[in-house]
Amino acid sequence: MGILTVTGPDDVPQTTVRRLSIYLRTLGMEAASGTQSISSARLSALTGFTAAQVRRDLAYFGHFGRRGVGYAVEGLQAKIRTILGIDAEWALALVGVGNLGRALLAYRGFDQQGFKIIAAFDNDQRKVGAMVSGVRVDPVDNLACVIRDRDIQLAILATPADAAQEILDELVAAGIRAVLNFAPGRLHAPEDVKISHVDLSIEVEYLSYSLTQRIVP
Amino acid sequence: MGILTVTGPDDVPQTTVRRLSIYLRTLGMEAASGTQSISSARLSALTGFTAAQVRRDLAYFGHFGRRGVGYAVEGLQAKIRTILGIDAEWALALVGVGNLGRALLAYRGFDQQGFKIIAAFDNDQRKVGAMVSGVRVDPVDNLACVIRDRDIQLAILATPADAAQEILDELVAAGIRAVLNFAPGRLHAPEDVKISHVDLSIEVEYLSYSLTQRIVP
DNA sequence: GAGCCTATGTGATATTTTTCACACACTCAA
DNA sequence: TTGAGTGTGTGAAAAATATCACATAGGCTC
Repeated sequence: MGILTVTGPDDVPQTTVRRLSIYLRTLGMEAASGTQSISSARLSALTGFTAAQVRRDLAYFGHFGRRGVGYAVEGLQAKIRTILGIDAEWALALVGVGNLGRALLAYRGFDQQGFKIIAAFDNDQRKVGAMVSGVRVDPVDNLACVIRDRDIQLAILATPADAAQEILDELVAAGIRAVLNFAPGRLHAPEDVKISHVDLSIEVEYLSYSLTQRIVP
Repeated sequence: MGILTVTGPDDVPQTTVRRLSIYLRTLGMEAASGTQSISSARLSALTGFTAAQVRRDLAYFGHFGRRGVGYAVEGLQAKIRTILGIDAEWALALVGVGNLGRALLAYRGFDQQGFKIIAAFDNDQRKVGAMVSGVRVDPVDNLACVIRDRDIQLAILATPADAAQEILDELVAAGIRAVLNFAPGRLHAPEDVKISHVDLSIEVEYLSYSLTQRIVP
């Protein structure tokens, strides 16, 4: 297995990739309690996905299990990390040090998975220069310079909606290749720049819908 | 069209419901710029979904458009609000007033869509009693009491992972019917309690995957 | 009101994703 | 070494979702 086995098939469902993250988290808990080997049935019980789903998801990327035995917990963890590209650390830039930005800077989950926010930007003069969770807040004017200089490829966009597109353009121009966006509304970027949206209103509205639909005439 | 038209068919794709939220946001922007009528083609251009998808999504719930014309912007907004159950306000409870909890309390997006956080809980004595974004922080011990008293049905769970299940059990016991959960890990709840998960690590890991897969041997 | 244009609503079809079900590989015990 | 038990990997089937393509209805002009 050389380094090139990293590249999986190109017909992997998006949902599969998201489930890999969950398997990884679950494996972490199992490893902590000393488990050496785990079956798809047990992963199923722990995650709520079907055992067939678990096996299919993993089989997209290789033969990680042993028939009659299961998956080696540590080995599988390492494999999934490699697949997800988190076997090495990622440097992140954060734009927008408002309430959400501050929460993200303080959020432990990123560090645990190897994502380090090493630069933060805001255009509020009162915030610039401050240290927030160990990161210095730089003016947005320095964005391109710092991102290029520190070779950052991943950014978190936590600005108000009306500034998002403009900042995104600057990020893209500075060489950012993927963005986690918290601003509502559609953003336009070149094909090869990956954007993930987190829209809290959509999530709550979905819950509201679920509750509302229980109304039976 | 009576009030009972609220209940849609039960075979609506989950993804459709999420897209409705996006249409609603888009319609809001169009309404703000004075547009009276909008076609599926324009909604397609604005949202990035195909025109056929837009029409299909809306057609699940009724005949909202006029052939040869399009959809009345305001009328469609009202319809979608009704479908999503956000034509009236929802009261929300927030548990966990850490960095994330504070960010959520300050988040404007909820209020804009009619979600009001009217109660907040934390078990840190230093936080209890404080006002955060206009909401008083109550001790977790009062959770059941306050939720029942104020008839709250929707809760946001923003506690550390290790407390999440315990708090969830209390929320369910107190009558909560839907939960927006930010704690990582699987949660167990009765069938009729709806849970939406927001896991930021999953989102970033998906981006990492997207970037990693570009490596071509 | 006839003809033309536009854009919805929806059967039919295609694609994507999940589930089923079982052959096969591996372990263990005797 | 053989046989029983276990659990993966995967073709095939099913279910869910998205797209196509067009009949149909409404509006506009002359």
